[in-house]
Amino acid sequence: MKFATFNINGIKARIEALPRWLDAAQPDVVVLQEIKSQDHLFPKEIFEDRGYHVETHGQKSFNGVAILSKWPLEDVTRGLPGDPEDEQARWIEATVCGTQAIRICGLYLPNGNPAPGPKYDYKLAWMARLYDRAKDLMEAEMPAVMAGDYNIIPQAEDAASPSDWTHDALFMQPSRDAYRKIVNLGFTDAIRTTHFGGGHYSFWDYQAGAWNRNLGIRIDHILMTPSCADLMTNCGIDKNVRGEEKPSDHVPVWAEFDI
DNA sequence: ATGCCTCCCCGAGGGAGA
Repeated sequence: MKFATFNINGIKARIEALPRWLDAAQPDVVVLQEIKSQDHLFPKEIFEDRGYHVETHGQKSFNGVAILSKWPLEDVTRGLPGDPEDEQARWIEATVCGTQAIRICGLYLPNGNPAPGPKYDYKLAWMARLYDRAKDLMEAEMPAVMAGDYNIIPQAEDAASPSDWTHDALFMQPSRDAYRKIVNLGFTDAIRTTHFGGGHYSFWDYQAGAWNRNLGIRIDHILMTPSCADLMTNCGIDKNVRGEEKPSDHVPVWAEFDI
């Protein structure tokens, strides 16, 4: 099974680029972030015509996550547990029913800027709730993956110019500590099993020629429970997508599982 | 750089992103 995560920065703006990448990369399961669409306006047919089941958790204008899967999806849930008053659409999960069941969680973690401030407080509170969900997934029997736009630069080597990010919510110490605490429950970062050192980025800003100057950061991550990591056979970053016509500012990150 | 683009709302120009 080929699995991928992709922050598309608006389904309307990516109505050509997303199918183009799907047709080229042929993933079986994809979690999408920033669909920026309400559920009833999401163009499901484009993906159903390609053999995908489509589950969305959207809202108007902002955020929004989705799962595309060529295999049936069961037990779909929407919204990260822990705060019934949180109305931002940033979490969806489902069980992919293939030769072996695997729990797939798609997430769009809050950006948190400017920091400090209420948006940063929301980021850290959301990460505390993510920790609780991650702990439950780790203790469950089913292999599980939590993937998406974490809005976290885990290490200095994950930024082309780390000093630019010292006071940014993506790289500030409390952000990295909260992320590390989740990883330390026992998760494996897919990309770091095979890609070492610097230069492996998943986001390049639209501004100031960041792509042409390769001023990227790695903020889209695939975290796997141990039983899921045992099934991983290959992974990568589809960097070339950033240089194509009308791209998102993020690129797909993918992993293959022996399922 | 309280922002060099781009996206969304819609039909101007402001909020949000990272």
